[in-house]
Amino acid sequence: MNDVLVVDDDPHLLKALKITLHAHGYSVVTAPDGESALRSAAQHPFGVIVLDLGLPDMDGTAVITRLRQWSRVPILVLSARHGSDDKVKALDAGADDYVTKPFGLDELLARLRAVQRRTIQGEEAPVVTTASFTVDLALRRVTRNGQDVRLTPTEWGILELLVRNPEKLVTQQQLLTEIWGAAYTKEANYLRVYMAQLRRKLEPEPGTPRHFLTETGIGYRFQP
Amino acid sequence: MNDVLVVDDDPHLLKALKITLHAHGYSVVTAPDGESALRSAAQHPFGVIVLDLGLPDMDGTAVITRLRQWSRVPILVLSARHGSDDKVKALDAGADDYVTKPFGLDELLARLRAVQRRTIQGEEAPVVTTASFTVDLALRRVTRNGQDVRLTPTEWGILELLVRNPEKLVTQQQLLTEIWGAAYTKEANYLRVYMAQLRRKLEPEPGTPRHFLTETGIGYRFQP
DNA sequence: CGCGCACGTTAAGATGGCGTCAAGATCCGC
DNA sequence: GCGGATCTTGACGCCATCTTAACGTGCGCG
Repeated sequence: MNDVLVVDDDPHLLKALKITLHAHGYSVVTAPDGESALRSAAQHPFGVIVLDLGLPDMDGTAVITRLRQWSRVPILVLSARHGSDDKVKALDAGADDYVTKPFGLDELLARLRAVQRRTIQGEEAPVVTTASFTVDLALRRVTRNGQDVRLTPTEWGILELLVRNPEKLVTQQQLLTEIWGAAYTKEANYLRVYMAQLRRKLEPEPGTPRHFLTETGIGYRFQP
Repeated sequence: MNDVLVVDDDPHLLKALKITLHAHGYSVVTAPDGESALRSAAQHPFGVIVLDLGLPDMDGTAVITRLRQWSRVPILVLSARHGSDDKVKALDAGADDYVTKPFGLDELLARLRAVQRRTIQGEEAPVVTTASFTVDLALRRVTRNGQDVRLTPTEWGILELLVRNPEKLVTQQQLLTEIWGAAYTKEANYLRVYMAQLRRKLEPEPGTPRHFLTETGIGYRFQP
């Protein structure tokens, strides 16, 4: 879990952080705005997310709120502002810690370690088991009858979002915006195709699903 | 919050109500017209407001509208007229319930308690339970005798609106505009069809409903 | 006493969403 | 640049849901 997602609209800072973090053993992915950050986070599990509050497309706290709907990944917030208002808002939304720009790299690295240490301890095993398959969210692996099941990235995204909200009705809008982005809210077609594939790979009887239930006109529900 | 503001232009009724309510543990403030009522409400927080629609200086619904611009205090309306027109207007403006003059004190006291109970509970209750079914607003799920109940999107919309306002009289207009849109305020037919379906799915005896009560000519009320 | 209005109930037709399949288009690793 | 995996797109039949209309009932009012 040394994968870090860095979200900032300043390409120079992005590049500098990428180099520095890489030198300290982190594997770094970057995103320039909130949309792509959310998409990246949905498609790949990160050990920590470094998030600048001043993004071009959406408010930083909105990104945190959306992330927290399905993920508990530690979030370290960057902000240029000194006022404590947005700091409080970000922490309320679910951020774990806060660094004010300009910051020393030592401080950033220290807080990164602290944030990860804190969450590793308190974390329970993110493994979900049903009658017919098992999902290991940390290892990003699905097994069925002892066999690994191959899933495409998109299939993973959908499965992960549903499994992280067990029994909860996830709307088509939520799925489409989290996986494909806000511009795809009309493409309910995609969902039908991928839900069919997920069921074919995971359900004992794809024709009469037990774990991936359809709520017509609204969305889908995962039943462990 | 046992403070009550009673607004009426009849000094005898005012005095009688003051004595009766005081005897039942309420602390009563009175106002003879709309202006002074609004002033009182602004200066002192009341647990509930009892408002006569027939005031000398302004229309009762205007008082409700002005109050609702800044306060969510429960409002219980008194009306001398039998015509349901003004009642509907008052409820649409944001009143919580109404009592028709002449009324029994028992009824008034019962409705006062109900109106207050409603707002105390309604703060945050993602799960609402009745004798015959349970609604989980967060999971978007209804269970009855441990079994899931399948609801269509429209059925859920109506149920949610009613359940989020327990014991409150919700007008047909409110339901129609909220679920179908402002252009459908004439289609009271829809409500009858869907209320029948909700009762068939959720009431123990659909013929004599216990939880979804009809107020003829006005709207519906959810009784937990 | 009878008339009309509002409500409850039912059923049938219209509508639109869903599951399914397969053929391109596109991406990615080698 | 090539080949395979993955994603996008469109078409089709089926079914849940919505819409609409008709009929029976109870109640208030003239």
